[in-house]
Amino acid sequence: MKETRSSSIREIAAGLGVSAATVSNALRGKGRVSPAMVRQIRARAHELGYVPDHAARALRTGKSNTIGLLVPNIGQPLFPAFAQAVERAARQRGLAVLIGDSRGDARQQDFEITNMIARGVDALVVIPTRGTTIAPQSVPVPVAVIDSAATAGNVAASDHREGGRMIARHLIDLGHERVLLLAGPENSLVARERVGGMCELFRSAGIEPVLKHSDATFEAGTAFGRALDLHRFTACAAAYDALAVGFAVAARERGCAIPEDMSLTGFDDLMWAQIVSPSLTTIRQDLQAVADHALSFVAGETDASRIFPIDLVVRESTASPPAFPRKGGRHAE
Amino acid sequence: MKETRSSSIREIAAGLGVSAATVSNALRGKGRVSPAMVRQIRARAHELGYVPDHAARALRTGKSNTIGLLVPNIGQPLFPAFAQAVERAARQRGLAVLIGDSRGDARQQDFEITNMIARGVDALVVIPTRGTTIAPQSVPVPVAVIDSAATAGNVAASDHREGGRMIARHLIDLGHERVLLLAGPENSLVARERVGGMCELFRSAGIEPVLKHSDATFEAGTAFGRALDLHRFTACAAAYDALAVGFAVAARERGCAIPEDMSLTGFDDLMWAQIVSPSLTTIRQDLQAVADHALSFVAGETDASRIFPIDLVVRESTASPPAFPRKGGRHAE
DNA sequence: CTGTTAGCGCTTTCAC
DNA sequence: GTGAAAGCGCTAACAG
Repeated sequence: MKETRSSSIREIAAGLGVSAATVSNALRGKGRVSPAMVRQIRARAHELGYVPDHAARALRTGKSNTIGLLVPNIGQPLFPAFAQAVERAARQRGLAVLIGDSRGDARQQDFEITNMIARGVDALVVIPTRGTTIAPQSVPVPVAVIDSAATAGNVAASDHREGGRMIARHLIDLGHERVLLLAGPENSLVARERVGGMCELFRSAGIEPVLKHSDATFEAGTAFGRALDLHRFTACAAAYDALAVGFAVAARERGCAIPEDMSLTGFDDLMWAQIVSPSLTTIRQDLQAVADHALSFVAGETDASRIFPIDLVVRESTASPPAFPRKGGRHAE
Repeated sequence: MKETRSSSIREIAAGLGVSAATVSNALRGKGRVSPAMVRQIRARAHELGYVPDHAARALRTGKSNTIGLLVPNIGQPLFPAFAQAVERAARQRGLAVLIGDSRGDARQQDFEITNMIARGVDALVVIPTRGTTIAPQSVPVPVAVIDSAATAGNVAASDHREGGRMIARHLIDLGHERVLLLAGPENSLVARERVGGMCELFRSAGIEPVLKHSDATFEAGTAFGRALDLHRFTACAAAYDALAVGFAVAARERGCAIPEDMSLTGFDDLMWAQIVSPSLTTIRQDLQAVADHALSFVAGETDASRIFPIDLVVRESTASPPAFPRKGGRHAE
């Protein structure tokens, strides 16, 4: 088996007594070939199961119709959804996707970029590993960086800062004044935007949240939930759903009821947010829009950089604090 | 910008007054080139930032050092973990991964296969969309099919049937006799193995589980949890974590306590299983082992087909049924 | 309308 | 040890 060595353009040409160039033209509808000939050629090609050789075409034209997608860590729950969105956007344009995983390592990220360039990708879509930036000038193909509005050279991103504001506003409206902020990694630009947006509003409401930095993981959230004095806060706002969910699990272990004793918010709207009990109030991004724009950029259809709006999804994990007086006034403890 | 048109082998050759062939040999450590020359060439190549042109090499050698990975649906929670495992195994062998998503559609799957072949992948790793099979003979490159032991041409898989048995044994040992089995899609070979393993043991214990088929989704699980008469069962075994978790959410809504009123098991050990409350007793597969073997197969290092053992992970969602008499005897309702 | 020619950048005999 | 030559399969000019 495995003998279907696909036939070449020359084979078709020979069989029909025409030249390779004519076959090439006919097959791609370029050049000027008589309709009759085109039909004949197409038929014969189909019959021989002809499939154009990608490498040869790439070598000749310098285009591979392939893009590289570099994610920080495919294992983390948000990126697969994103990869899917990119894949979909790419397919629409007839592009294949070479996937690379930086594994949270800047050197690995550089290596992957070089590697993908060497493999002839026409463009790159990269979500930078946190703490790194990409210099598009240093890369010989178009690069769409997807990170945060604050990132230099960013091409597409969700409005993380506004998302942060929405969360804060929601919590403030509910009456929370003592808030714990699980801020995620200190060197992540996305986290910084999210947290920045939250702090902005909290402070303008006279609230100074307590910031805790960590990895954006379930485990880190659990650790905080176990270690912190939960009575000090009426709300916990996490910069990532994973943190929030981890925190929720630990809080429950300690008999802290959400949202009765403490409100909790996440960020990303992973499937996790719906699964956990109580379901999580969080922020949802439009990944497909971001991916579409990134592809549209690398395909040269636009050279604009865009920030996409984001939605607040209110679920069961947020409520007014325990003894919150419905209207005006203060109350001690 | 973007002018780093990487230099060719000829450029290096010209600069050093040697031939292209010598440069090629030197760079790859093949042929016989004097050590001194090798050093010179390497140095110059590095200095020029030379990167071999992948398309040219692929055209010449017929090998692209790229494999295609085809998954049924990247959006589903298990596949990203799997993709990561494959990516890792591929990288170890210097292979890049072209990713494709069949989106649950057999035609899309065929299209992707053809497409990947055309793109010159050296091999394919495919997890067939349910209800489909892959005929390796019809594909001109090595294909590692990852599905179930029962699939013709399967190359690597977890022992789903044994996993099913482990679940059933666990439930039987706990004393359950009235069990609901959320069996997943009827045409999925993997689901069939899992369910087959369970039924085998249940029946040999004189228990006839009630089977319900559906998609392997959270939503389907929720629907069952809402629609079924929960009092009829003391345990629910799901063929997928997603089903189990969906079921748990709906059961909780209806005031059914897990595991007090009903035990629940899943299959896959998604992160979900740890997040949900109570945490889910489930089966964990060794995805990395499966991926490694698949790569080892397509790389020609082995031609064996292997089935990998699977683990039972006991968590909080399973317990003895409500009024289970610890030793012997029966009891009326 | 169709054919001829000339490579894309690399590897691989084979001769020197 | 090193070089010359011959393509891999395709496409882009240009000529007929």
